[in-house]
Amino acid sequence: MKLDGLDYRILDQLQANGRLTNVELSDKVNLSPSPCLRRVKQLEEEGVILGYRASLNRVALDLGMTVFVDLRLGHHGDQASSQFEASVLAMPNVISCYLVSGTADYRLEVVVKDLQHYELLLRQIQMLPFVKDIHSNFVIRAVKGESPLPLNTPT
Amino acid sequence: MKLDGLDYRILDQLQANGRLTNVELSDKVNLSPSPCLRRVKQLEEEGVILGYRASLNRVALDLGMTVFVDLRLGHHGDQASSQFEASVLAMPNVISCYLVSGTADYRLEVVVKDLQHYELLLRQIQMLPFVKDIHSNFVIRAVKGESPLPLNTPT
DNA sequence: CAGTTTTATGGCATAAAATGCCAATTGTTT
DNA sequence: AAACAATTGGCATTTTATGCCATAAAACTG
Repeated sequence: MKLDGLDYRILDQLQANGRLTNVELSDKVNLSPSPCLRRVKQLEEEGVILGYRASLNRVALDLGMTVFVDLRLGHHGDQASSQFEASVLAMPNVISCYLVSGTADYRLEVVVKDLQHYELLLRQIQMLPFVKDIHSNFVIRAVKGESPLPLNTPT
Repeated sequence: MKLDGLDYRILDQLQANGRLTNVELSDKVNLSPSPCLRRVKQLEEEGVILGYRASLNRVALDLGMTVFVDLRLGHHGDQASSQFEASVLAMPNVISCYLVSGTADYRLEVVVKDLQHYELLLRQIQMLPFVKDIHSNFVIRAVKGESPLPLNTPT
């Protein structure tokens, strides 16, 4: 799909505030409400906009500790991978999991209330099949987080 | 702030779909629209809900490559840190930056179009003052990403 | 435990927004 | 320049948001 400057402005605004009304949005991007709504709907249908979500205060929800967990798998077969990945998908406190290059195989981002809870979760991770070489990095402070994607405005 | 089961249900729904209308939301959590809206407003005012954002398709926006960049600072003074952090805040392709424990000092998450663009960005990072020991980990695949926070439903 | 106060809820009326439709404008092509 | 295609803006209708008030539920007090 080809996006023009208006689309980028719309995406910028919705990244900053996903609950703008269409009237507000159309005003911010200098377009009348009708075509603005049409463009948003199309961006959603084309899959450029994947969805909308509330971003929540982790501390308020007793999830103030973030840990990056790097690990490797003992076996590198399809079976080991998919079994491990399925397990990780089922763990709600693991909020992201990437297959990465480098010394580790997987990098998980984990949120917990505190060290005590992290210990429990770490034990669960250790017990997953094929898991080896776990290394934890604790987040001391978020310098920058949940930033919007940089949109290379063309037109 | 004390949250009850209704609040958690509301947060759950808004994490899954931040653009639910209040009518839809109130229906999903079994509450009439008036008190539902009041609760949402209060959650926003109290800072439990930090905001709403559209989540976008990185590939569609030419940002299909994600890289974790670990690095250390040569000097560990206040000045070195704040200068580095300010630089990082000004780089749009760095979408998150954490101060972490372990061998690295900082962990950046960077989005770019491809390796060519990454090389350019890496050079920028290398030239930042005090930066040492840069290590890049490329994301091969996202097993799980942008997951909602796990809400420990009480009541 | 009854009475009182506080807090939250549900319904209603009004204001605002979303949505679909159509004419008009813009810009493209030949 | 004419014809065609795509996009826009305005309007009417439906849906939603919002503020207000009476009622119900919960908490507190003596």
